[in-house]
Amino acid sequence: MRLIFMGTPDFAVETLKALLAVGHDVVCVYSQPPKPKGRGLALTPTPVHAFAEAMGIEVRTPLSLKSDDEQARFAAVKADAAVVVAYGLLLPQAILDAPTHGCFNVHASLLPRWRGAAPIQRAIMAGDAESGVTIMRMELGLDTGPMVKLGRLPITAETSAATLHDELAALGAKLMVEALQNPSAQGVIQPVEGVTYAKKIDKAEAKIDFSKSASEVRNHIHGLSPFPGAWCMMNGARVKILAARLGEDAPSFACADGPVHFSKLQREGKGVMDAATFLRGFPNPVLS
RNA sequence: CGCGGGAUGGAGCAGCCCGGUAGCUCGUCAGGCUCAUAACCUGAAGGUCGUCAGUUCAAAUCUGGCUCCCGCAA
Repeated sequence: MRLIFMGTPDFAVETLKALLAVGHDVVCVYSQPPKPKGRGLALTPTPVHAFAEAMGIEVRTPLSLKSDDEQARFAAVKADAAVVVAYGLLLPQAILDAPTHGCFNVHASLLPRWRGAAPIQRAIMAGDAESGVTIMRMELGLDTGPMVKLGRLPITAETSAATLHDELAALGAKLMVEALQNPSAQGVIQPVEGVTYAKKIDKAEAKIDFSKSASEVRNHIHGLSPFPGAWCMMNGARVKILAARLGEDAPSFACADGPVHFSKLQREGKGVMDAATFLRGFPNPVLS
């Protein structure tokens, strides 16, 4: 099919790759404009932008799709369908209606739970036992469209945002390819029960709160691992915690209902280390 | 030029401010002890101190350039 792809982060790249791999004609790619990023504030194109460019696909980075001009440019592609994965812009009705079969979206949760910006992290932080991917037809509302495909994945005591992200990205890509085999499917309306919203992750909430229970602290750490990374102060140094489990192996720290063990740590300026390695150069860590 | 930390035997660190014999914890190897051990004891191997240049009688340590890694911020 003749497709428009719209996406921004790494998560979306997997789906774009899969579409190309099965031979779809991705005519052009929409992504967020490059922004100053990282040390030195260098202007950096988004992962989708960089990948599409490397594949020789036209990339468009409008700030908004509200103008008639942008909508006309979009319609002029005469696409059979548009595939949208974590694009970062709301799509006006004129855009949604332009492709013959409409717009399809990959969302990294079992809708209607965790609509919104950070479904992967929120699911882990909330202690959900299961996560998944939903393919839906897009509507004006935020992640409200009828569901075409669903894939489930368990969340375990070891699941981190990084591992779940990678698994869901792969699953989403696979399901989107399947969904496009039947582009006229209307899908199932989302239930009205069980709607929750996954608020964007705020840096301020990354600091570990030891007044919570050990499992809540563990979930908090895993949900934010590796980005932005849960952290706390130890002996006056900021230490990022990438993985944890319940128990009192060193180093461990008291939470409301028992100890939590930190198994992957990173001090400011240093690399990521396992607990034993960390303790060699940083003995007797005390919260401060 | 956004702010900042770091590069020292295989790993993690100290030493650097106040230049002058390379240290700690762990790992490795050999031996000992032990019913046994990731425990304990003894010994050994292993480092041009990221790189290039400068200052100096002498540089891991002072000065400047370069490369790479990371934290913050966005």
